[in-house]
Amino acid sequence: MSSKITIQRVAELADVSKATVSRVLNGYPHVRPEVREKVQRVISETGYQPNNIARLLASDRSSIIGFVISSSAKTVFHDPYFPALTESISDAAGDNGLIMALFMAHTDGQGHNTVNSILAAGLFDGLILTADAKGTSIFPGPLAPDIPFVFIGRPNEADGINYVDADNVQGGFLATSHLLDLGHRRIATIGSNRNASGEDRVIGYRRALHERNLAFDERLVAFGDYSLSSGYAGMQSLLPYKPEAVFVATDTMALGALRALREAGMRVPDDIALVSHDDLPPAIQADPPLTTVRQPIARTGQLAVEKLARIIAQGGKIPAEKTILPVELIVRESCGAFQSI
Amino acid sequence: MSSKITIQRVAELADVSKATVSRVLNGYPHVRPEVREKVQRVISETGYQPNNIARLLASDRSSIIGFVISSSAKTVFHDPYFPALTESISDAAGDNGLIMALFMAHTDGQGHNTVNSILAAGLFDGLILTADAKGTSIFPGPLAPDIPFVFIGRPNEADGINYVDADNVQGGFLATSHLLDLGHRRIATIGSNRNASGEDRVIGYRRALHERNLAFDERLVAFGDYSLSSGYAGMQSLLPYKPEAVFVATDTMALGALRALREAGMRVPDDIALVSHDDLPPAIQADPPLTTVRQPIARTGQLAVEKLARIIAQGGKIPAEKTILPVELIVRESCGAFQSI
DNA sequence: AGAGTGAGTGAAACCGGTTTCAGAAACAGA
DNA sequence: TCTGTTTCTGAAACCGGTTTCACTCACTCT
Repeated sequence: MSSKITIQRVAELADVSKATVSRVLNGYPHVRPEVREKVQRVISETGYQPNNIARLLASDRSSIIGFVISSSAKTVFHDPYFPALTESISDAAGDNGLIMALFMAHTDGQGHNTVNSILAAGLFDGLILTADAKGTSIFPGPLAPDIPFVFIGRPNEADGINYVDADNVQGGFLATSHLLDLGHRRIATIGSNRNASGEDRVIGYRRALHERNLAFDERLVAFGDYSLSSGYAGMQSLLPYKPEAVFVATDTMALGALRALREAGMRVPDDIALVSHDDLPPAIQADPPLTTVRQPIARTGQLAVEKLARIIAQGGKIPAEKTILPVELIVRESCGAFQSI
Repeated sequence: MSSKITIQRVAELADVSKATVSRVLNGYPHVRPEVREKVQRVISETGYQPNNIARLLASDRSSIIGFVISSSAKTVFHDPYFPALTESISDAAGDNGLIMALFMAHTDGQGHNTVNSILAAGLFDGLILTADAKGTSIFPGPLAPDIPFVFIGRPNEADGINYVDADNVQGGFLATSHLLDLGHRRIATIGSNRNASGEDRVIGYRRALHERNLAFDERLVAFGDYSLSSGYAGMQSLLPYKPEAVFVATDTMALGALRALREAGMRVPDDIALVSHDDLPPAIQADPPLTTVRQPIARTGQLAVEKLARIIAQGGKIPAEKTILPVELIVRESCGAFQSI
């Protein structure tokens, strides 16, 4: 009932026009102090809440940003990465006076439309998109040409678009170099060829080997899909080649690798050293706790939101820039360095 | 550019009125087949997408349902429960022609308003709310008196409101009975007094003991907050009382308990049997794999959406009903029964 | 005193749809 | 043939705001 109050009613009660109420509502100038005060009194007395839908239709701005997770639904939430990212974006949005709404884009035909229709609605002031599977592209381009958006993670065609990403190459490099520093030479890796971050980490791995003039051995490279079971399978496929150490591209896959090693009767780090990537909760929970490369997820979400907020504020025209966040090696027990210090 | 097409433009191109286009759009009757077809042709040729905002303003329905996670943000995503639930709701919404938008309600003062303002916008056709921390209440009541909503999990005041929940009492009962069947008598539990589900599981635990005429020993009950570390601490506090077995109210806490046991030099299930609750991915990943009570999360989300869809369709007036979903004991290795079969 | 200037305000157009209403056309029944 | 329905359609009102525009009024500045 009480929610039925409209701007018109407020205007009548305050004995002014709708336009004036609107001015007060939006803090615009050119309203006499006493009038402004009277309107405000009526607003608080009536508990009037402006209807955001109407406001949006008329003014073309909501304060809602969409966070679109584009991975195929199956794998989305098996890795704690997305939950963590979601949380950070939601928080950051709040800090910037924005509201986050999360959508899952099932990249198969049907779901695609779902997201499109949301975008077409013009409901959002902006979008944060996750760049995930290779070949997938959920660019808002065709549907909502002018909606500001920021990618998290390097999209497939990164030219001229805004994104923020962790320094995955450096992550792979740090992890591998650490293993090299510990004296290992026969270092395997479980990466991913399904998305940019996985590829980048393998590039870092190769770079580290290259820097020490070590040959790259294809047989020591396995590819997973970031799931635990793919880590398990990857490790199994690697075992015949007797690696002394392994760099696994995500904590979750490392959990799988750990299991494969355990089943093979190999101890970590005594028989084989392991370093992973991400530093999500499983890394600490694992046995042994994982030496891993910490990815600044919270910061990533925060920067993406801030960048988006800036673009929105400036009316969309801002030169595209990429932000690459530094990563950090966290030494725990799985690499063997912990004891040897 | 191409998104600038309005219903007016479509009407002109098809040589009909806006009203007729609207009828075609919404599948209303009383349009001649050939006219309907012509309009549809223009729509697909132009790629016209109706503006949902305008549509919503005019018609009061959006096809968007809000999923509000009300837990304090800290703990929300540490447990894979919410991600799994989110996924199922998103899927189910899609199946019902609805779109899910997820919001995190930080139950502290500030965040509260955030959600309120969303609700006040009248953006949603309905809401799915998670009943979480005790004492928290994010009833849409005061803000949007007539918005349909369904709770997942038993809310604090459950009278007269719709909710769907797993049979947590039965879960605790099954788990504990299983341990009793295996011959254990000194059975501890790690529950939670922070939310209804945790309480219910402890009730089931007590009921199982009671059924066998076993005394309830308060010292064998610890309370956590569903986090891994609280499971760890809970187990540590229980150890001095030498339990033979333990029922842990969530897989995640069980992981913590496992760690505490390992550090104490106790083997599972040889020295102590363990059964947990939820059957989320960690249960299989754990070492040993956990015997646990499977909670039908996907089904929960699905039913909640369907119930909400029904309420929306019927204009909001439907007698409140609660749906309690059955749970199922999944026997793996942590209880010791696996080997003894 | 007369011309500018700028602040304050309301009427009305507008955003892009839906829905009501009334009229036209087609069809049935008497 | 004439009336009574029913089907189809468009004009216009409406949803609840924002924004443009024109106008009034007070206040400088020559």
